[in-house]
Amino acid sequence: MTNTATQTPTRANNRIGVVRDIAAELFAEKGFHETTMRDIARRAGMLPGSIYYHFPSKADLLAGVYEEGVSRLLARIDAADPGPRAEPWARLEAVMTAHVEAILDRSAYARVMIRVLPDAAPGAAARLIEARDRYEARIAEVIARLPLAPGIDRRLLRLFLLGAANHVQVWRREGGRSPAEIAVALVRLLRDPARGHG
Amino acid sequence: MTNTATQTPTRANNRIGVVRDIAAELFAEKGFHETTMRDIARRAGMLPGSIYYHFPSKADLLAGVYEEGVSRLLARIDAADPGPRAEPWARLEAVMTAHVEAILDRSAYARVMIRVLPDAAPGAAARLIEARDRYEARIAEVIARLPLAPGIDRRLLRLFLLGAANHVQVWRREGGRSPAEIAVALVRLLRDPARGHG
DNA sequence: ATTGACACCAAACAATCGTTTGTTTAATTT
DNA sequence: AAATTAAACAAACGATTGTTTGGTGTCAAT
Repeated sequence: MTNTATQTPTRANNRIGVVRDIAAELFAEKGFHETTMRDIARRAGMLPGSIYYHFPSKADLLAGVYEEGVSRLLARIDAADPGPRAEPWARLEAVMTAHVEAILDRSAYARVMIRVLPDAAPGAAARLIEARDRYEARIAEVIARLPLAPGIDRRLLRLFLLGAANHVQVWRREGGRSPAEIAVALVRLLRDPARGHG
Repeated sequence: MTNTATQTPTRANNRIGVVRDIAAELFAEKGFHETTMRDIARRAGMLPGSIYYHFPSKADLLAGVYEEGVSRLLARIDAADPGPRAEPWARLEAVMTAHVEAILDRSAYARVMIRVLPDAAPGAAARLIEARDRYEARIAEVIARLPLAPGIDRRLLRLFLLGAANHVQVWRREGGRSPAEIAVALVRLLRDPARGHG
């Protein structure tokens, strides 16, 4: 079995991944409009026009990054999720830890989804929103299992939770608390009363 | 005292306010890089070059909007704040209500501060960060008075709170919950345990 | 009446943007 | 070996960007 030719190493579709990776990094670092096709091409070692062989437009490139980002983020969530039979709050803690770790990662895909709003590229906004919803539904699934006090709106809880978690990307500095510590503190703040004896 | 000339109604510095208001609206709606000097000039009924009589650059215009935004936001917070002698949680509720109302307002100044990140305009980033810090210090002041359970990090609490509150701008739709309802729900989530009998 | 700052206009500047076009090289298929 | 296709290059396109330059009418003070 020394046959190495059967795994279809067609030269196709390898640089397209490189281009998308680089676009993800630059979109995450600088934003969509602040990143030019020339920036991406330069880092990929190719010419600006060559990108258009792989992606029909800059907006489509962003959509591709977004959708790949959701897939990767969901994969990380799935890997961290202890499953519906685990204790619900511990489950949320595990999932949120994976989330915070992902958006602070050097892998840029998750960061793009938080930094770049759908209206940055009107031509691809629908695809971006759909991808985002697909992810939020996964989080909603975990929140649905939480035993909550009556009157607590689970949708509001989800939006607050994601808002607080995603904001970490803005204020977190190297050398501070670890992503896991941050996530745990956040979940604990919701689970246990923050109020002391007043 | 019918002297109306002492209040220096020199015709100067009236359109500069209009230009800044319009810039605030467009920056809030579309973002910094997505807004052109021509967009602003058109809405102000003047020519692009004329803006440079009032502001030396686009980045400086953004800084002006930012700083005016902080001033207005602080004014609203001050007006809503019942003061340090009020019950601390009620105080936070009042202040956060004012905050959420401001960032959903048609007045665009507060919205710019949340939508446009300092690194959008490197030339003015220092001024933007300074303005933002000035505001966050005001919130920290209110949080400092809260009676909290031991082990709760007040800085983390502040960052989570602002992250969750600012995220409202992304998901809130017309006709949904009122800003006040949202703010109250958010504070209550921190003050009271969300957890039910599990 | 003259002056001088003020607040703009008119027109252009160089640079950069996303994108298109025609061509070329190298790998694969026939 | 010939034909085909994938994946790029090379070079430009028109449009738009932030900004500059020089002129102009208007108003307040002299």
